[in-house]
Formats: sequence, structure tokens, C-alpha cells
Amino acid sequence: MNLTIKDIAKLANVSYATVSRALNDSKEISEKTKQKILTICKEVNYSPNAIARGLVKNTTHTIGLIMPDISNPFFPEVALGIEGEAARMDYNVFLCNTNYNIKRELSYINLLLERRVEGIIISSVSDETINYFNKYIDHIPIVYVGSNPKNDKCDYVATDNIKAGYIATDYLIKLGHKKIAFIGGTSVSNSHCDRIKGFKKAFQEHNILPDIELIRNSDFKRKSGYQITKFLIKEKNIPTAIIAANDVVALGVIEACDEMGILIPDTISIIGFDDIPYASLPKIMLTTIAQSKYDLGKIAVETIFKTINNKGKKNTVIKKILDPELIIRKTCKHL
Amino acid sequence: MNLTIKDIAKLANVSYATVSRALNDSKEISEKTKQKILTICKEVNYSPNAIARGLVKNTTHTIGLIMPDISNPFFPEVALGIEGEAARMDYNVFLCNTNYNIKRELSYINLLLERRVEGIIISSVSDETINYFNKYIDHIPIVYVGSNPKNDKCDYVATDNIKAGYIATDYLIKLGHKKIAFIGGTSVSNSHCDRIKGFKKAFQEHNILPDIELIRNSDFKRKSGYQITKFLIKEKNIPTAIIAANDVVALGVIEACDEMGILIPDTISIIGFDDIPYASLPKIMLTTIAQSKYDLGKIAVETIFKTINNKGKKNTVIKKILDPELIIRKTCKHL
DNA sequence: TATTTATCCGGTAACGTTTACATTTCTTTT
DNA sequence: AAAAGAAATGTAAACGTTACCGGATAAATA
Repeated sequence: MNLTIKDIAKLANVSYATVSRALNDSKEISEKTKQKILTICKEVNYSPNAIARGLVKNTTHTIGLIMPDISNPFFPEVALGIEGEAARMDYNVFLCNTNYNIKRELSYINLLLERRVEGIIISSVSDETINYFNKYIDHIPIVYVGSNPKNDKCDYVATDNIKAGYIATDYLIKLGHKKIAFIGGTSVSNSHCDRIKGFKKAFQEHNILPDIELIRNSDFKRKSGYQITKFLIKEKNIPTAIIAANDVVALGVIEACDEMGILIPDTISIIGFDDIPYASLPKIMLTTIAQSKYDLGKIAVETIFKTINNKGKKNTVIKKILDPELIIRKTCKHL
Repeated sequence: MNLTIKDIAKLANVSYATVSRALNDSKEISEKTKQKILTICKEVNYSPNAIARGLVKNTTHTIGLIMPDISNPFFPEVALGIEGEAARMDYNVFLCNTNYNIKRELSYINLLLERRVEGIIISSVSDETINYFNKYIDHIPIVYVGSNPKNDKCDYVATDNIKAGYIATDYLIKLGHKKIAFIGGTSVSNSHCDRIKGFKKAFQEHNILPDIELIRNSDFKRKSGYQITKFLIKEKNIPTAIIAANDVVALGVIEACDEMGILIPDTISIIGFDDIPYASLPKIMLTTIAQSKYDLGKIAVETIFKTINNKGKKNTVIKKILDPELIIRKTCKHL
């Protein structure tokens, strides 16, 4: 079906080794024959087989990217950083979406491994994959992005989520809030757990106790932010402020409040994480803890290339921690 | 570095053909040796080389997906439909983001071709790639998604964009609007051109003339919706309604109006396309022409598999046209 | 002109699989 | 118990490249 290098060789009356030389512009070929071969390739629309090349060169120029949810704008933004930086390195990205499903995460890891990607960047749902990766950690460069795994072997680049949780909570407490709900992510999520830590730390520093009843888990989706908020409000144990797992969840929180006629920020203050583009809409003006999304991706690629360029051997574990930034908009108010 | 089938063969004391049989659970192998081999594979963490397999089987179980902008929520939604349906078929998706750049589109096409993906689904910026595809159209299944190319050879699945443009305009005219701005996409975009057609058709049917000055192009981004709107308003030729290229642009339009103190829908009515999740936020309530995003993706995969399963030969050009739907929310008002 | 040295090109062995064909081993039948 | 047939395994050729090695031709030196 597809033309091969041998077909081109016949057309050009040369050996197929020569064709290969022309295609890879080696210096072991005369300019003349090279041009002859190249024009023939153009004419007959020859497309080199990357599979075959990959087999012999043992390289794919591909890195795998595993993300939980491309419909959450945070992740495409990170992906953009990854793709951009990878393209600069002449690498391509194989993007896999897990929908927060650990099974799919595992199966994608296997897939990427079988495809011999040269590195894997993963924004993992939990630490469960870590044990899995332990088997491979010496075989293939891996870097976690967005959350820091509780394992001292894996490279990662993440926002300081403890700090993020702390900043959000501290801000609210200083605004006079005490009854603060925390609608977090899944209980297994590292970023969630870290933010909870920061949440508790802030309370501790201010010498007050958080209301444990107001700490809830979500699945990181808008709908669950919406549902949990409705539930919270109906319970009549209404908080004066809500910290949401991320901006998408926060949007769900706002939706619920709007529907139930609760004024933001007058009755309830709301704060999110990530600073997705839709948080800055004039009608929304969500106060949030921003992450440097593009940089997260970009740096993840940079660190994975440290290992790739070192022929897969890594000397030290690389940990890059980016600072979160409080973006004050209009969903929080002094009590 | 990585273990091969031959290593496993040695460990199991069998030929490597037998190992292959065990791995592909062929019936030409005894259950006993099969289990023996499989357990060895598990123990030593063997990962079959998909590259080598692809070379001999001439199949990659991958389809390529080219999209202009994964940071516009419309596209991830379509991508989800594609990935979901592809996964059902046991295929994987190689996602490429072009940032509305035709050069990158072309280079990604080449890349995917070289990687021997079994089909390409493309949400193209324009028809320019079509000429390029013409060379390949008999070699590889291609389906356009989201817009219908002006070429009778390519399969596509798209929303009826003429209708979409018509519905939006008709709705506004019936609401009493005459001075309607159309902040479209790029001039080369098919979906843009079709919607303009629908726009003009609606005017025609109502026997009024559109103000040509109010038809503008954007780059499909929020920022340009924002800037063009500001420009329009400053020009003092203020429209009573604005149709935006998509919801993201519409959000930019709203942003500009908010900033300039223009009331929506009291002073200006606004309508978008796509119905992205953020259009339905209570604070936004954007009236829009919805596309069936997930279905668009799902059906694109279905149609590409018609050709793939037919060994690449296609009998007839498949054209699937989905209906747009007017979602009335709160950004449009009777004049 | 004869010899050395670049320069260019051809032949062939890899790369890690699958698969058709050949061969061995085990059942079954007589 | 021998022959035939079925089942399990081995052998080797493909898949489309790249890369090494050696040979031929052209260029440079003596």
C-alpha cells in the first residue's frame, strides 16, 4: 500500500541505503543524488515509516501525558505548556484522559510503555500509580505534574498545595470567617490532602478549630460542588465561607448559591483554586488561588528532558515547587 | 535495556514463537506452557514492544486527532466523544493542537501519516488542508469534524452551520433587532462562512439588509471578542445585538460590555455558538446555539471506522449533519 | 603517472515482533 | 503395538528502516 524506501530506491536506481542517507541528510551522499532522490520522494508522495525507524533507532520522539480531565480548563492549560515545550524539543505528546479513573490511569501507563514513549508526564489522581511506577522508575523518565507524590523517588513539578490551602484559609480567617467549609477533591488526591493540611495549619495558627462537619469530598466536578453546597445549605449548618477544590467546583458552588438565593459574597464567601480563564469573567470575579498552569507544563517537560538527555539515568530526584498566588476578586467579603 | 520476547523465551526454555503465541493467546499452545510463560512475563515485568508489533502487523490501533484549540472548552468536549468511542473500539487517540495555525496543521498531518495512524479526524481551521489531503485521501481514512469542507471527497460530521447562523439571526430579528453585529471567526473558517450565510439568509427572508460594517472577523478567542466589541462601541455605531463566533468570543463580548457599563440584554443582546459549560452559569446565562459536542466526536469515530473496517476503501462519501439547537437563556431581549 | 586519500555508494545485518511452514510430540484408532 | 491424525512447538522469513563495513570511483598528493 504505502511506498517504502525500497520502492524509492528502484525509482532512483540506487540502493535503499542511499535513499536512507538522502532522507536523513547524511554527509555520506553527494548533493546531486540527494536532490534526485528527494524530488522523487516528493513526486510520489513518499512518507517515511516512523514505526520502522523507531524500531531500529529505538526512539519515538514522543512523550506520554496522562491527565484526569481535559474538560476542566486547568488541564488543557497545563497541556499547552507541555505541548509547546515538547515541540521546541522536536517531541510530540500523546495525550491520555483518564476521567479520574485509576484503572484507566494504569491501563494508559501500560499503553504508553508498550508504545515506548520516551517519558511520561502524569497528573495523577492519587498515589496508587506510584507503586506501579516503582517497577518502571529505572526504565523510563517519569514526572508528576500538579501534585507531589508521597514518594521520594519520583520527579515532580507542582504548586505548593499546602501553602495554597493555607493562603486561602488564612485569607478567609483574616476576613473574620470561622465557619469555613472545605469542599475538597477525592480523598485519595494528593493536592487535596495537601490543601487540607494547609487549611488546618491556618486554623491552628489562628488558634481556632475548624468545623470537621464542613470538610467534604467531591469528585472535582462542577456538579458535585453544586450538590454538596445545596446539601450544606439545606442542613442549616450554613458556613460563612466555602473553599472549593478547584475553580470548576467553585463555579458549581456559586451556581447552587445563586439558585437558592444566597448572596455572594454577602452571605457566603467563596474561594477556588487554579484561576481558570472563566474565573475572571466580570460576572463571576471568583477569588481564587492561582497556579502557573503553563509553567507547570513547561517545567515538567524541562525536567523530563534532564533525564531523557541523560540516557534515562537520573542522579537526583528533581522537585520543583511553584508558588501559588492569591487572586483577590469579588467573591470574598469581610464578615 | 527492555526485555524482549527472546529473553522471555530463554527464561521459559521455549522458542520465541511460542512466547508470541502465549502473549496473543493463540489456540496453538497448551494451557500449561502458556501459563508458565505468562507468569514469567509478569515476574520480570515484560512489556511487549508495540513498535515492533506495529511493523509486522501493519497496524497501530491509533487514530490521529487534530484540533485548533484545546483551551476552548468546545474542543475537549468533542475530544471526549472521540476518545470514548475510540476506546470502545480498542483504539487510542493521538491528540494534536494547532492553535489555529495552518502550518502546524499541515505538519501534524505529516507527523500522523508517518506514524501510520489508521485514520485522521480533523477539526480544520480552513479548507487549505483539503488540497493537501487530496493526495492521501485514498491512502488513509479522513473525517472532518465540526465543519464541512467544500470538497465532495471528504467524509465529515458537522453541525449545520448555515442553519445555526440562520436560527441565531432569525431569533434576533424576530425579537425586533435590525442592527445586528456578527463577530465571526477567521475569514477562512468554513463554519464561520456557513454561519455568515445563514446570517444573510435570515436577513433576506425578513426583507431587511444587514449592516455590512457590523460584520467582523475574530480569531475565535475571548480577547478578540472583547477588543472588537470595545471598538464597535467606541465607534458609536452601536448594534442592538451581537452574534459571536462562539461562546468563548461571546464571553469576551460580555466582558467588554460589562466594563463599559453596557447592560445585557437591555442595551445589547448577545448570542453565541456551541453551548460550552460556562454558558449556563447562572451569572452568565448566555443564549446560544448549541452543538452536540460529544455526539460530534462519537459519530466522527463511527464514520471513520466504516472506512477502517472496509480496509481503507470507501464507497461513498459520508456526510453527517447534526442539527443546532437554540438555547434561550438571558442575554437576548425584545427590543 | 602512480599512489594515497577522500567521497560516495552498495550490501547486509540488525531492531522485536508475527506468521507460515516444518517438525516434533502426544493421542487416538486399528 | 503400529499407523494415522491432532496438537504443540520450533525455524525462519518477513515488516521498513538505520548503521556498519567494505568496495569503487573520484580527487588530491607525490
